[in-house]
Amino acid sequence: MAPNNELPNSTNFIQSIINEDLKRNKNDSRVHTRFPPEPNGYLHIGHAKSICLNFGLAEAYHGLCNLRFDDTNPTKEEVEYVDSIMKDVKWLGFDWGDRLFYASGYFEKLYECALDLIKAGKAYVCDLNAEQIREYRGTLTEPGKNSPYRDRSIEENLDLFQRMRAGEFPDGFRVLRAKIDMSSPNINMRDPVLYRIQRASHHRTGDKWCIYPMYDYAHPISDAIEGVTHSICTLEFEDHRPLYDWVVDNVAVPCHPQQIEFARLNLGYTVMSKRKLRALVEQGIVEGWDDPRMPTISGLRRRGYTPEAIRDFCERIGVAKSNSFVDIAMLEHSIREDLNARAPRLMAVLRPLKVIIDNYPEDQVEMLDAENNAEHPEMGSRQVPFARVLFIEQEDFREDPPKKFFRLAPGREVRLKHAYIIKCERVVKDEQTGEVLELHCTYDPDTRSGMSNEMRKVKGTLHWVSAAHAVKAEVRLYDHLFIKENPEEDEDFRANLNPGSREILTNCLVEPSLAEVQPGNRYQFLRQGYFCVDTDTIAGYPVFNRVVSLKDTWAKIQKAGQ
RNA sequence: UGGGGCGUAGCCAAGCGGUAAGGCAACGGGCUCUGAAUCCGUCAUUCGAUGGUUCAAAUCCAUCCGUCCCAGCCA
Repeated sequence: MAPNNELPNSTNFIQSIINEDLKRNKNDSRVHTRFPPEPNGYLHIGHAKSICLNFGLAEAYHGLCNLRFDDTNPTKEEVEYVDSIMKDVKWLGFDWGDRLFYASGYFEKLYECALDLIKAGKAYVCDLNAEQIREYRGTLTEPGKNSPYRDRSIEENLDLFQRMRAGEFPDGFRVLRAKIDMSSPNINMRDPVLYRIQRASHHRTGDKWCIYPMYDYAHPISDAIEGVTHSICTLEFEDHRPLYDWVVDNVAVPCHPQQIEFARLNLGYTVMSKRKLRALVEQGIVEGWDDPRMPTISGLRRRGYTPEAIRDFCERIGVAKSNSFVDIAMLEHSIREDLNARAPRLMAVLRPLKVIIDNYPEDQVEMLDAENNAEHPEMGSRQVPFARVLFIEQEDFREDPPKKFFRLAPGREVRLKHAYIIKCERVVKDEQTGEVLELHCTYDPDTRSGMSNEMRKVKGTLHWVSAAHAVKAEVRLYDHLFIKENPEEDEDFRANLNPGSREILTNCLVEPSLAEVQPGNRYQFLRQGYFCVDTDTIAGYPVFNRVVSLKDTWAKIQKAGQ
């Protein structure tokens, strides 16, 4: 372990605690954490916060972090989820080494500890049914009362508990409870249930067990067995800490981990509960756990987010105990910053408008050199064909340009990126609808990009593609899944779904260098945003997901003008 | 109403008795063959409120207010 003078500066309250522990040589100066997901759904960005915290702490202190599946409730857990969780943790860039564990791997040990508790007179088998247990528990303001079965003899408890395991009783017929204090102001201490009878086959232990331990019992023991020093969980478990400590103190385990609670992540314009995310998937509101609109790790991955951006985001938001509601702009900033540095720039026209350069020779094609990223010359360049018939973006032309609009308009000039300055001479419209069909322009041959004698300045630069060379593509534009920053403030969060959360454009035209792309490739489409090649791509028909748009000052100006 | 947390800018968040870091957002300006990026600048006389202790309080004490969590045989 690093000597005291090499401790990382504490950037949050958990590091402060660890630094103190290390100064006092607690836990032999080890730092050992764990990430303990329940395999009952896919991981989301909130889990990423926890993963970065737990694995990050272990890294910072040269300690270890385990991956442990908290699989004590077979009715909700599936292997599909454990597989996806491992994939996501790895993808985020973390490594649990040979420390992959399952709470179910401790079932036998957990059972033995329960026997010990019974023998010590600290646990008993209770015959009350669920409803009666609730009644006996009392309320928030009134103490509970002792179960009539609380004072059974140790022998009887032992016999009954063994027979629970042996399958002699039906589901829910009896439970094992800790004998603590029915009048405790902390409801978790009012003789909590430790084991329930549940005939359900478990994804790892099959039908070996018909009794399963509860979280409050299994979790502390699992931590202790693994030598975890700092057991980090979310705020809602703060009330459970006395019980966590009670279990560890009353059972034979090698150490006493310290539970520390932090605030879970809430993000604007999305939901973060597994229950709600599952509802979106199961009700077909989104197309799966990896729908690019989902805040799941798999959704973000498909959308085009990078692990680096997600980790950066988790670092920026910090770790504290106050319930926070993070601005989605923060996440978007992290991915923009990452992709800005690494994505090649290309041209793609999403909503094409035909442009004919009247003074450009019919059959001429020029191959223009275009750098892939002006700020990173090492990323090289490619050739882009220029010809008489082109397409530009519909929104880059306005017949009646508003103030401050410095794109194309009748009589105006703009620069075509990597090419020439053109001037709009004539507009061809549909006589019936008034729709603009095509633009006739002229180009100035002396203004080709890179010409050293070229000194003319125009205010606007547009992206474009050559009609004869462009590749047809599909582009999926995504927006927030919900229209409200906090969709959960209403009874049914689904009422706040954003109907425009996905727009699919099938008539896009991209430059020829994008003909051959691999799913997962990320690009910046000039002036539009960052895009990632989707897995739906087929040969000759690339499909792109918009990861995030570029910041758009013009859109802001227009909005302000309204 | 019992218990446990939390209140520092629009949003995160440092601060740990010596006079309010940083990031996001926003706003103004420079630069620009991406209205992007980048650069420069602005953005809390005050830390939920009120009292108290102190030479000195966001930091200590008291009271109050607000807000979140807990009454699964879920995690």
